[in-house]
Amino acid sequence: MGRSPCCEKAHTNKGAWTKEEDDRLIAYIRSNGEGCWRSLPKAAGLLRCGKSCRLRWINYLRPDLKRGNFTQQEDELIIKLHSLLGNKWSLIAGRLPGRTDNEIKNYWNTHIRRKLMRRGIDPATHRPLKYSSVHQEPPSATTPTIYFPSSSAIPKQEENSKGLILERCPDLNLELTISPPHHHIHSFNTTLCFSCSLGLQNSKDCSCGIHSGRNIANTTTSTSSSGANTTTPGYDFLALKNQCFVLQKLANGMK
DNA sequence: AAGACAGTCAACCGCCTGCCC
DNA sequence: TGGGCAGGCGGTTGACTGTCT
Repeated sequence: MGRSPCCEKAHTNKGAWTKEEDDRLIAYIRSNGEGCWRSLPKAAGLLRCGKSCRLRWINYLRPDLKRGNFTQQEDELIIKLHSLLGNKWSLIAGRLPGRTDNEIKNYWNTHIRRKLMRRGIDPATHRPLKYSSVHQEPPSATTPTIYFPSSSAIPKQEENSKGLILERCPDLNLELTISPPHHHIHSFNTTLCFSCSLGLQNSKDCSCGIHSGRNIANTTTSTSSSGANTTTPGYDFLALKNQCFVLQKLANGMK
């Protein structure tokens, strides 16, 4: 037995939204706020499914949306985040203020995939195409692609692993303290640490020191909002293990 | 000029998860 | 504890537009 539909399909509009529908939705949310999408259409006088209203609001009508072309910096950030998180579009969107998961997903599929292919990089694995084709176990596009040649051989392959990651993201410090997204992306620099790349310029976990003026090389241990300890080091093996653990948690839908 | 094809993106669909009763 | 519900997510579709032949 299937679940009940989210709305009465027979009496709902589908397809492109009209200006009038947009206006009604905006007016309703302005005066009543978001929430209870199921009952919203009726209350707002819309012949739409609640899900459809939510999507329209989130992806198109929200006032804080940026719209317009993606910048080169956003491009690169999306690529890096995708290499770490896989197709976790909502997580990626959370790091790009004013962008929606749908927008980023579309942009990835239409622009970035092609761009990476032109560079000779497999967009699913973020590795050179020649390596991807001989990889023992092709990683799923929905899983993070920080992986090792053989999962049981991590300690033996330590140098190899570091090499892989550095090869793919030479400017990327994999420290992944989980924090709320920052709301302003300032200028990017190709030598920024991961924190700064995510807009967390003043984070205590910043390891590049560009914004805080402090120096890098110290190894620190911090506790993320999730309670996971993250060690921020040079690329030693324990640090890599910790980072992969955090990545795994992220990829498993930790929100 | 027009038909074919490719690219783009808004919107839909179905599944999953967390919350509440 | 289990079932139902609402919200959220990723994958896919299809309409529209631009470019090529």
